[in-house]
Amino acid sequence: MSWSVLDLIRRDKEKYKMYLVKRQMDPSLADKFYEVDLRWRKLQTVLNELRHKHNVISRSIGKAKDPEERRRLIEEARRLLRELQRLEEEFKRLEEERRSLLFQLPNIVDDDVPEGGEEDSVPVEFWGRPRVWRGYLEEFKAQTERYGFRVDHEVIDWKPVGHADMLEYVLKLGNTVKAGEVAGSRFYYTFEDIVWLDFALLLYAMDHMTSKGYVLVTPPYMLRHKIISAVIDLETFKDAIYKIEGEDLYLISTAEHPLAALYSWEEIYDEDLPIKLVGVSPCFRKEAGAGNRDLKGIFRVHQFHKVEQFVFSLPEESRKIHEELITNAKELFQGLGLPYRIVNIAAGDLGACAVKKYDLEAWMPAQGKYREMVSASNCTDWQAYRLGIRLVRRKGMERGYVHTLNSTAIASTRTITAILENYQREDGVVEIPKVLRKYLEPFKAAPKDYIYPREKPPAGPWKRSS
RNA sequence: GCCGGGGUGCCCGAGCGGACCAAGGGGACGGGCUUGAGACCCGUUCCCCCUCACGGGGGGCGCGGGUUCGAAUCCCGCCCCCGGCGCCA
Repeated sequence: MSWSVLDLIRRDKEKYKMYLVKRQMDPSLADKFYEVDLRWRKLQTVLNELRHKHNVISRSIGKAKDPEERRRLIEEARRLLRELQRLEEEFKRLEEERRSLLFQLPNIVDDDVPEGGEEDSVPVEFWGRPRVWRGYLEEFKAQTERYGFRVDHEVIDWKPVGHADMLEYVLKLGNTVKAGEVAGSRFYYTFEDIVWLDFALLLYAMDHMTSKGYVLVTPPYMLRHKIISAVIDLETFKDAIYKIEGEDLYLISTAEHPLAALYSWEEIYDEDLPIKLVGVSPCFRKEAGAGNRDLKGIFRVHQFHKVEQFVFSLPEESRKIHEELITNAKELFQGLGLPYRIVNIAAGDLGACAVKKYDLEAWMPAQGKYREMVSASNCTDWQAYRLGIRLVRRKGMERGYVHTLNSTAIASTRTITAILENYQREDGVVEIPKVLRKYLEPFKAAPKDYIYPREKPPAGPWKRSS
C-alpha cells in the first residue's frame, strides 16, 4: 500500500481532479504530475536495465583472470557508465520535478465537506445561550437562522467592551503598546490575573485530556526544515513560520508538528493504535497573511500557548476519531460556559493536508460574531506519507500508512478574549468560569471568582489618558 | 565548543574494495506437523520500477557528495549517540 493520493491519481486521475476543483484549485496540477510521474517511471525502467547490464559486466571483471580480457571488460563497463551518467542526470532532474509536484498535491476531500470558499462553510451545531447586544441582532440572525438554527439567546441593551480594550484599558492587565515598541505589533505583555488565567486554562485542558487517557507531552519548540516542510503545506509555511537565523531550525507554529514528527520514519503496529497525545507548547506565528485583521489585542498574535490534541490512528478509524477530537473541544468549551458553534469548513478553505476540518467558533458579544477558537483536522495519510510513518498490520504483516489527526484543545490567549467578552459585567468586572477555580485555588495571588478592573496597571509605564 | 570512540535490516551482531547482490542469531508473519499449545521443519520479513499474475530488475548498511569497472568497506561535508574536558539556566 502506498500513499492514497498517489494511488488514486495513477488509477483514476479524473476523479482526483474533481477533488482539486472542489478545493477551487487548478486541476491541471494532476495532469502535470501524472505526465511527469509516467516519464519518471519509464526512464527508471530504462535506467534499471542499463544498470543491470553494467552490474553483470562489473561482476565478471572480478572473476576474469586473463589481463587482456579484463582490460576489454573494463573498457566495456566504462562505455556503459558514460551512457548511464547521462541518463542518470536526466533522471535526477525528473525525479526532483516529480517530487516537487508530488508534495504540492493536496489531500482528497470527504464527501460531506461543503463545496466553495470561506463563505460556504456551514455551521452544523450550536451550543449555549449567547448574550446578544440589541444592535447586533441582525448579524446574529445571519449567523444562526440563515442556516436553519434557532438559537436561544439573551438580548442585552448595553454593548460589551471589546476584548482588546477590556484587557488594556478596563482591566489594565495587558500592554500591547509597549510590547509593540520592544518586539513589534502582535506581541503583548499580560499581567497578574490574566497570566493566572492563561495557565489555569492550560491546566484545565491538560487535566481534561489526560483524564481521557491522552498522553501528556512537551515537544521540541523548534524543528528542522526536513521535518517541518513534511508536515505542512507551502502556504502555511510562508505565512506562519519563523526561522532561526544561521541554523536549520524553525520555531513551531503549533505542537501538532513536533507531535506528528514523534514517529517520523518509524513503524507503528496496528495493535498499538490509536496513539493519543496531548501536547503543551508555545506557538510562534508570523501571521504574514493576516494583513490588518485583528491587529488590536491578543486575539491574533505572534506567540501564544496552546494545548493540542494529536492522534495516530488506523485508517478505518480516523473518521470516528475526528468526531472524538471535536467532541473533546466541545466539552472543554461547555465546561467554560462559552457559547459556540461548530462549522464544517468548505473545501476551498481546507488546508492541503486535511480531508475534513471542523472549527469551533465562540460567540464574541462585543463583535457580534462567532470567532475561531479551535480547529480540528483529519489529515488521513497525507502527513504520514511525507513523514514516513508506516502502519504495520500484524495479520499478514501488511504495510501502509497511519492516519493523523489534530485539534486544538485550548489556545489560551484566544480563549481569554472569549472569556473577557462573555463573562464581562456592565461594571467591567469579569467573572471567572467556575471550572477554572480548582486550577487557581492553590495560588495565593491568583484571582478566584472575579477579575476586577485596576486603577492602574500592576507594572509597566502608564500614561494617564486625558 | 574541543579531543577521542562509534552509528549495519524490527532487534542483536559479522563483514572494513570484488564469490548471486549484508553471514549468523533472535523476533514477527505465512505455511507444514500436532487433538490443542510448545518444540521442530519450510518460506517470508526496507524502498522503487516492470508484470493481471508467476516472476524479474534496480537501489538501500546515519544523511549528502566524491574516488573506482566495482564501496557497508576508501575520501570530504553534515547529523546523531557514548566517554573526557570546557561552558551554562
